[in-house]
Amino acid sequence: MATESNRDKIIELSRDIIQHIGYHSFNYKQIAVLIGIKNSSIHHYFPAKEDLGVAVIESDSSDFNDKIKNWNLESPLKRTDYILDLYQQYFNDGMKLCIIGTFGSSYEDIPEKLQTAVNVYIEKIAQWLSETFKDGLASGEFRFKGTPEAMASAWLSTLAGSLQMGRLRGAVHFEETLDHLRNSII
Amino acid sequence: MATESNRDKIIELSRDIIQHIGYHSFNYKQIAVLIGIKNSSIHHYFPAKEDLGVAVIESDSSDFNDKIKNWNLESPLKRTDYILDLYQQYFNDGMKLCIIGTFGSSYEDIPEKLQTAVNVYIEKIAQWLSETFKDGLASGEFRFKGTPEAMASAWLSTLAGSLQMGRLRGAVHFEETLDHLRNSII
DNA sequence: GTCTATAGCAGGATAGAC
DNA sequence: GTCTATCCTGCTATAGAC
Repeated sequence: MATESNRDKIIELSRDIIQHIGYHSFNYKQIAVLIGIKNSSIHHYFPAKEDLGVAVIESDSSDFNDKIKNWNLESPLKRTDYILDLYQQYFNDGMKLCIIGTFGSSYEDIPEKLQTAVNVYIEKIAQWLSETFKDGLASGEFRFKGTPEAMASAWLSTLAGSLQMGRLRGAVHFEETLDHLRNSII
Repeated sequence: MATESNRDKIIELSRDIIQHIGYHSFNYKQIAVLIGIKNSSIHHYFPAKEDLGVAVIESDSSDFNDKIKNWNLESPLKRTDYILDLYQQYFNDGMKLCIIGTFGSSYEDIPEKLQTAVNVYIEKIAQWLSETFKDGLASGEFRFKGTPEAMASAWLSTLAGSLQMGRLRGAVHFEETLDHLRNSII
């Protein structure tokens, strides 16, 4: 942790830029300039752009894994607050999109490897949301119509959309959307 | 109507392609091939790509205007069913995205003219949704927490996200999301 | 209004020296 | 592991003939 490798820097910076402007608009030179190396050096770590794209998705997915390990120690309502807060942080950080939202919105035009990586990641989130809702129903903390799985679907759609529409319509729109989600389960 | 001008064909085909693969991935040649002309001929109608982009957004916005003129003759609940059905049609037609969703997700990387056109369009939809929800509350047909404006924000986020996440997770996810919306107002 | 031809640029990717 | 140099491709856009 004392010194971060260039490989890690590349992934981290790429992730941030992709969340801001999307996979297609992001390019090697933007990263190279920020680190202070040439773009050919990035090809040393990631021969093709899609290799870097996969690394970004897996890095984000891995971070999410670490997060839920801690979140799962708390009550279902606290867990949902944690993920709402995570999205609030994305919004506050220059209105960036979540990884599944930015890759999902360009899904029809990314290499198959990237599609697969996004699919795996999103199913993990869906699974975690479903379990959280199920736990909340069992404990009596949550009350809503439909199945936990259906509520997880609705949350995924709304979370991804909240950042995109919030970028256009501003903070009020974004926060009204998150409030709607929170109210939909209690 | 007997014969559609090439200009109209260009806008219509561009709109469909943009909804499927996004503004950046769409290019003049794809349209040219479909119509059977050369891409330089498209520049005759739309000198720059962003001119065509603006035309596409305004065309979609104009169609929406025509639709709500008819929808507004019906009850609030019927009106909301009409827009849910519109999104179901998008999904059925090769899982394409709505115009505000596809331009919104690439908002940070499109010319200012396009940003403005999307903003105008989305505010029109937000306005119509707000009025519909207000009418439904007044008539007693709808019952929900929060303001009509906040519910409109939530709907916009969720509708845009439903198509994107539905593309990844399939028809069940998509329909669960639409059901969630319908249940949130009654 | 459509064509051919071509300019011009950006970005992904590779070869080979250090 | 990073560099310079270069290739290649795809796409936007323009000039000018028909």
